[in-house]
Amino acid sequence: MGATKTDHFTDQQNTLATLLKALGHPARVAIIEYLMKVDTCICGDIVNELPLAQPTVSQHLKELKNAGLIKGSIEGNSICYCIEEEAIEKLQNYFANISVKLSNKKNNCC
Amino acid sequence: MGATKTDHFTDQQNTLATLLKALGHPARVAIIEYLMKVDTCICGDIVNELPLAQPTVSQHLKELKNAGLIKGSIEGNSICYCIEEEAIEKLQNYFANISVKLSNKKNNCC
DNA sequence: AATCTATATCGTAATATTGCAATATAAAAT
DNA sequence: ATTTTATATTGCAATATTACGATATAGATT
Repeated sequence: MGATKTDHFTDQQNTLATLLKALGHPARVAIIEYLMKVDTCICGDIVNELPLAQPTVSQHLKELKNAGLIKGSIEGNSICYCIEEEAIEKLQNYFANISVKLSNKKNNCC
Repeated sequence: MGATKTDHFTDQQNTLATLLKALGHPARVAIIEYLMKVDTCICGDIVNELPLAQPTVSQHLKELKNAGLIKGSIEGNSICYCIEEEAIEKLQNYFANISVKLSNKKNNCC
């Protein structure tokens, strides 16, 4: 075992879980927040901002890219990463939706 | 290695990552969505809704509870789980915030 | 009290993730 | 052309996650 049984869930659920999982690590949260902080999308020095070795950061960047949360374009001999807005919007919509539904219930619960 | 270096990141980043990681599995997304769907918080039959064995579901519920995304109260010999609204709100705020910041930038980027 | 029902825990196998040193790659600067 | 700079990839050890059978626990029912 050990492998997630994605085939038993809806595409929606799997896609969402992939996005959330990609953000489910403090280093990757930190990367996103750094990309937010620096006004223009920054080339490179993410490594210097994080308390992790260069290969580790590179790996986290790859995961964020695979999940569709950031994109990177080559800029000379460095690479320019920035946030993929659609992905953030997808998440924003999802939680906004749940929040609305929750406040409509108020509160048949425990 | 294999252990996340949480001590190098801010509490905010770690807390957020914990919440997101907890939702970073389709089964746990499905659990949250099921708790949303059934109007009153449901006792038990989450197991029947999911394509996973009972111990597995129990484990996923525990993780959601540890992350503070759901709470469970004993109801006779079964347990009544429901969504912890504050946690969802925290996430909703976070992404709403990022979205606003992103749309204010429009788009010094790549 | 014995049994049933609902849930949790234990133990364990399969797989995934995290982190880094070493190395590769490729453009830029000398 | 060689070196420097920036990033990616490989290989690997440590740890975590996922899944489930077997078993434990605890309240409800008989």
